[in-house]
Amino acid sequence: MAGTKPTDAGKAILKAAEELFLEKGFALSSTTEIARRVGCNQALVHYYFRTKENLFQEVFNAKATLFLSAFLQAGESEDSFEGRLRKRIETHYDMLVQNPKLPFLILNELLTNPARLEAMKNKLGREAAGMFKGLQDEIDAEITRGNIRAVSAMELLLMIVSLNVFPFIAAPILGVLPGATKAEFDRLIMEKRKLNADLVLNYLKTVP
Amino acid sequence: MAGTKPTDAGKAILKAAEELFLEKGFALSSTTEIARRVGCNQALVHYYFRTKENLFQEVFNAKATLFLSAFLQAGESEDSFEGRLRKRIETHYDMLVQNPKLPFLILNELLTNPARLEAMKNKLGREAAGMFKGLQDEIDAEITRGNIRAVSAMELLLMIVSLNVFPFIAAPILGVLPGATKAEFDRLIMEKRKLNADLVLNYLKTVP
DNA sequence: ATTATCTATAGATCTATAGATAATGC
DNA sequence: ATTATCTATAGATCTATAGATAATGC
Repeated sequence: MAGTKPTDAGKAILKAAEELFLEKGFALSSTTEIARRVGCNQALVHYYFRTKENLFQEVFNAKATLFLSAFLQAGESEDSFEGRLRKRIETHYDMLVQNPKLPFLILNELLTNPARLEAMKNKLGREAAGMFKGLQDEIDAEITRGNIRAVSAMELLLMIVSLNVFPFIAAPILGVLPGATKAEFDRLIMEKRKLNADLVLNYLKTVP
Repeated sequence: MAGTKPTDAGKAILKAAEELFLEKGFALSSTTEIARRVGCNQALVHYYFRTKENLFQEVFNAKATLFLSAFLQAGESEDSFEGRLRKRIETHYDMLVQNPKLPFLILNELLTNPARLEAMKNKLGREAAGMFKGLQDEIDAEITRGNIRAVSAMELLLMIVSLNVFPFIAAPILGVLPGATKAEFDRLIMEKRKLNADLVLNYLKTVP
């Protein structure tokens, strides 16, 4: 084993797999290449995880949970609707800064593998329903008070996730644009944390 | 040939390939499956296009051009900045409604295939630079007049593309959320055309 | 003894081409 | 004659497993 603590080859395999899956997705990552990165032979990957699918699921489930829970968990400490929402948007964004390749992995996998999408639906179903409902109640109360314009939870969530996630998906492509230097892009990503929250709240508070 | 005009098997192959690539991307689509859809044998696919890569490029280049040109070409007829911008956002959105699977194809391919990203960069480079610069000038003029807040072309474009494109990428996943019926999603997509334009313009015109 | 690692290989793709056969255009 | 289509196959993966060998824990 190359530079790994002899205690756990399984851990090293999982780590290499995670990196590779995040870079290229499931289909384009082979157990052969995972083994090469770890510095062991390909059979060992199967010894620890039996199938490539199992290995992927360990990576994917952990990451998917991270991605989805980031949004709704945050903001409990804030006492105003605006405070909670801003906190959630920014926390979600922070998670993306820490895991910039995650959206690609999740989207790519759920879109190319119907079975995985179905599994996710079943796993998340009831859990997500509660959170979703909770958010809608919060929103409705605020609408009734006349503080924000009428929106559905789905509309709001989609708006936030679009603004937060898309720049990270498109990051490698933005380099195509000639005006776009790496430095300008980095600055943009930094500023966008607050800007996205501003944009959403600005929109909500403009009651037509 | 199954149900195809005998005149052009090449056309039928191209069409089947386009459908398949849009569904599953390059890597997961095989020439074997393309042939099966067309109703011919796999060798014929190579007879017409020699390589799978060639076949893909024919599909991809046409689609990528469509995607990128949709935005900046529109709106020339409008005479106010606001009118032009709104027209561009909505035209871009319309193109997405017509080609909902296109963003997935482009993103997936540019992100998993560095060579393709490089090719795109070279091809688009100068062309895009001009358009980009033109937009920045328009924006700057409007900022100087005090009509809109200070933004960069990149920031604005990213905002628009995020809001327009993401819902189409995420469409299959939104079905996961339990509150999200198909009907509600369709309504959302319909309303989002105007809503995205409103959101962006509302933000721009709120000069801090 | 049990667990970890390796070598070797079966079986399933998949792409691309060679070479045979059928269809078409003069 | 040329072009279109087919059958067959070489060569390159890749996943998963069988079986040999080395390392480790009592």
